[in-house]
Amino acid sequence: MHRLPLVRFFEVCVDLNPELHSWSVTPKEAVALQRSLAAQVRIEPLGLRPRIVGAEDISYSRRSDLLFAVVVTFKWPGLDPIETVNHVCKASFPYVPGLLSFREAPPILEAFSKLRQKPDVLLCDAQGIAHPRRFGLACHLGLCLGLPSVGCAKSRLCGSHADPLMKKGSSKPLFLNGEQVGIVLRSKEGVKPIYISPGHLCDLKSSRKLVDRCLGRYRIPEPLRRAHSEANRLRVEIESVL
DNA sequence: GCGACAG
DNA sequence: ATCTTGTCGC
Repeated sequence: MHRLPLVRFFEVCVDLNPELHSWSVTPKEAVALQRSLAAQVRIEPLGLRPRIVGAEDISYSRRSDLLFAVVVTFKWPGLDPIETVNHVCKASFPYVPGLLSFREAPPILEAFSKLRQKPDVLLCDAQGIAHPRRFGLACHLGLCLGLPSVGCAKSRLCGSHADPLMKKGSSKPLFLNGEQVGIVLRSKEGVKPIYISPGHLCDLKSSRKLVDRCLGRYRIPEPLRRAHSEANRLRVEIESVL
């Protein structure tokens, strides 16, 4: 019989955190779940400076019906890559605006579980609280993982805002029902801005600070660019053997 | 009723 | 998101 040190045994147990809820739900049930889970989201300053940051993205294959979820981790600061993990499967929920997490969170969580070293914060290619029910994919992932998360989307889901100046670094608040839920940031001069919003265990200021420090010469923050290209690379590779 | 609508 | 041809610019 294998013996396990008590401390290690405890770590194994806490790693097997049970799912917050079932993923086999109808769109109506998903909406109800979001309303309930949104109350558990904690908006607060990011605590200690991270040692590792992670980023997620998903690529889809039209012809094969498969999706390719990827999570990449990086040292902080410096952003030297550490690990890349993935999970390939079929989508089990349709794309419905406002319900993206029920389509993308399960495969992302599968990929995430393959990481040997977990990140201290996860950058998400989606909205956080800048969502009709304040529960975008970034919130859902952060809550499931019990980890700080930041939403960084390429386009708007909801809310209103003024257009930030064309200069890189310019920004405007994103409002929803009179409340600021995000930041519209010109991450690169002269191009369409990106939409930043807190996911979980993070706030507006911390979210923006993190994204700012992930910006290079491109519109998309470096960790998300990497996750995106890795997901596409994986898709092309697998499509080539089908 | 008519638009808007992360990926 | 994916598909898809050319085109504009560094």
